Amino acid sequence: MAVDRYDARASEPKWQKIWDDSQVFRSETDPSRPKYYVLEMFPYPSGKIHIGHGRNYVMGDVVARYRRACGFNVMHPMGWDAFGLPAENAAIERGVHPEAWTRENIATMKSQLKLLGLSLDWDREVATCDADYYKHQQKMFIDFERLGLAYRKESEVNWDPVENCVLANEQVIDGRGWRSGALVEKRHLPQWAFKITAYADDLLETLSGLDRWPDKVRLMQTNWIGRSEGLTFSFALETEDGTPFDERLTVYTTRHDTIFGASFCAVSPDHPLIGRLAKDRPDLDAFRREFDALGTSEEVIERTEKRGLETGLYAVHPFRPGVRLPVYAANFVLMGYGEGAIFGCPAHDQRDLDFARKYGLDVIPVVAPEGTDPAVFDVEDDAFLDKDAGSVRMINSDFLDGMTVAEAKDAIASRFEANGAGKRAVNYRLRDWGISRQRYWGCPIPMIHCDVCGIVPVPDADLPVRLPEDVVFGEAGNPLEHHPTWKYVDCPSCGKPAVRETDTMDTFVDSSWYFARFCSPKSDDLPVERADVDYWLPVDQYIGGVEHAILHLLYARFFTRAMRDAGYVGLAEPFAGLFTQGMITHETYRTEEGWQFPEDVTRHEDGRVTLADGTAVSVGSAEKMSKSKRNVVSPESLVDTYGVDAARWFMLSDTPPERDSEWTQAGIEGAWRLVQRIWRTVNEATARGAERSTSIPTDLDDTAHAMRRATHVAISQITDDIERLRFNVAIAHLYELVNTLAASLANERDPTAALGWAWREAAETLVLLAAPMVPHLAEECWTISGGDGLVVNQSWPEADPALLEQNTITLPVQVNGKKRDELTIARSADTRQIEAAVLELDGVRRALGEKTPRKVIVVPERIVNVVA
RNA sequence: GCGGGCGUGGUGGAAUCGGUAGACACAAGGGACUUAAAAUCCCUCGCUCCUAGAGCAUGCGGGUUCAAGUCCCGCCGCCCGCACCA
Repeated sequence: MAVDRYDARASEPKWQKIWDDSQVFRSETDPSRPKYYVLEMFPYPSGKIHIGHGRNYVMGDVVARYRRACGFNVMHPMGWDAFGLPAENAAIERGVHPEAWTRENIATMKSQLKLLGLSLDWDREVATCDADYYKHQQKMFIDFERLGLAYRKESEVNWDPVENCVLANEQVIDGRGWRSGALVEKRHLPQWAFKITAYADDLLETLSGLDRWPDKVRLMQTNWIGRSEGLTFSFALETEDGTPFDERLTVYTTRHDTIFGASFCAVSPDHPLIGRLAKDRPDLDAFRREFDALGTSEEVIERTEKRGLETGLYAVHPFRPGVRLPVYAANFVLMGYGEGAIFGCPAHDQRDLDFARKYGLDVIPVVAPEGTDPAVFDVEDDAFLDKDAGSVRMINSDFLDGMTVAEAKDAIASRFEANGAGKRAVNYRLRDWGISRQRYWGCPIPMIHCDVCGIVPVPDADLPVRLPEDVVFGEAGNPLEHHPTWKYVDCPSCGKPAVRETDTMDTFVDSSWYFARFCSPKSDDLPVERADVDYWLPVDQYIGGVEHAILHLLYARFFTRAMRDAGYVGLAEPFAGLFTQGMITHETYRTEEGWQFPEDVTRHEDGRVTLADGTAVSVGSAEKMSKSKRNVVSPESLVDTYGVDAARWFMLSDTPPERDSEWTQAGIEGAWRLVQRIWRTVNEATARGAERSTSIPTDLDDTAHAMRRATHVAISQITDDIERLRFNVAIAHLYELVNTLAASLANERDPTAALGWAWREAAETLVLLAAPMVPHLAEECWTISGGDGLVVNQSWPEADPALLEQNTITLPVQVNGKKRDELTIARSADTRQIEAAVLELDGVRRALGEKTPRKVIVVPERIVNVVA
């Protein structure tokens, strides 16, 4: 019956249909069985997918199929992060409705994903733009508001004065609005925010328990939360002529030990004190406005020169009688951190030093390496930092002299706490999460503004607040704001005319709980059913790009806590295991006409040319696959030529999964050859091996034993590789098993019964071990070899420990640390026997020559080293 | 600037604990089969010396150890994250 080629094009759709028809990937809540929840970050439906999008789904699929085989009740769902700005841009540019555009993209991408043969439970599919989804989100928003976790906050926004609307940071280019080109201003507007800072400590502390997360991601989150311990205290202020001022200046510092080195204070231009002084000071007012005109883009702030302007006020030094510090308004002080005001100690902070040099202020060193003479120690161009020296002591600091930094901090903090002018304080870099967006294509915020009652939540019975369909795009501002009727409602509380909130939620809100919704995708009354989330959550293995290491993952962790406090779930951490995969890259091709698709380019002599007319193509380095550079490969083109199994194999081969991997023609061809090789090898082993019904031969000859051993070593290694998500190594070990089986088939023309049985075992095991990576091929091979049922319903093979052990072992033998020979000896041999045997070896004798061995080191079952 | 990671053949990369460096694959070269091609199979493949064998090799320089890609110290280079955070 043997045909000489595996026909992926015929085989793949056939098996996909069989899986679909038998609903093997459906999952049900079933507390009697152990569960395993595998999730890849759900996609934004931007149009078409290319193979660069496929890598994380394939990795997740390997895990899902493997866990299924291990007996877990596996949930592996898929959905769509469907709200977002690109849909609105499409509406403006092409006149399509955002919803129509989004739905069409979902349909396209769903059919493309199906080509990949993923073991997904499509019954659980959700799209965040479904009213059935976002109505629950609105309900939870109202719950959070009630709990104080959602609130109105004056926030800095980028304001486009021509379009009269708020811009996201990405929409500000070189300080100008992306569409209007107008200079962007900083404005303060009331915006909705989530109180993520309420959980700052918990979010930080729990990180250390997330031991199946990459260290890198945990560190990034730690830095993002940015906890610091310091002191908040206030200075008395006075004017130039020494008249006391009627306000004190409160600052936050982590370096209160350096208080004796203070030579100035600086406050943010947004500080209320500046607002007050600016009334009589046109120059201060101008400085303040100039600062606001910068916008909120960090890039702009970064490039701006550090400048200060004297306020005319002086801070009275708390410990140095008669000393007063000039107070500046400074553009590098942020209103949003600490108190929006600092004291500067130039000797021990580079930024303060630069500022002091610029404005001619004192530089007083107060910390010096232990044993330094204070009279000699000085600071020139570089501030002196603790870490520059091993052990340091306070100098020039009165009652602090001779103390360590920690002792000095403690002494100062205690003094301030004693006299009530200050107290120890913890600060976070983390800010509350502003979620208001002035856009149409997002989840409406379910609030109503009433002149009489204030802000009133939409009653449950009126949820969802649906987006209106008849909107006009392209005008300045938010289409919801312009809609003729949508925002006008009666106040649910007093019945008088009122207006709806027209802001929609940040799309990060949508993706902060979809993993929970997958547990109860059809639930109508509640966002999630408690029995379902209690069973399925947390996600056991979450897979996605490292670009989401901070925001998405932190928001999801916050949202899960908020859901817990609102009574919807019983846990705080949504993702027990996290894996961040690398991207797929591809060379870029370019002619004078512009970027070229790889499929339009071919090799020609020593370069590349276009297929169409042979124009020379310049080849660029491998970069992330992207539509704009056209260095993409479509799943459709692969399915037609190589089959999706070859593509899956290639995506998992060679490169460690967390690293970027380059897509090449040679690579996909190599994967295709491997698919064919497995198919041929299994065919031959089936034809020449034992019958399926024969039982294990009791008497194994050496060759058969070696074959069985190779099979069971492979089981052990590959199981371990997949457990640890080292797919590239799993694939190398699969190659080894294929190579061993193929070589045995080629070398043994006349197999014993035992070897025939070992071949058969090897072939069937190979199929089961390869199945998570190449599932269609595995089904086809399983059928050929007469297996019952489907591979997807088979159990994962188990290694026989007896076969992993060996009676004789071969030890490398070194002389003075260099390998000179090998010793094959009984595993049971003791150290004394090994020592004796080693000294008889030719290689050892040659290497020793005249020298006498002084010592023989035997590391059991590893290595022997003769020291001479 | 701060924090983290990485550096191994022509290439992607292996090497749980310090214990045979280069598994596995790609590329390249040679051969078999074939009228020919494709496919397949076999051989070679870190560098140096003519081979047996030996010497040198995991960015560079030191150190610890019987033994270092792995641990320690100092450089060099690349990548990532954060960035006026007081």
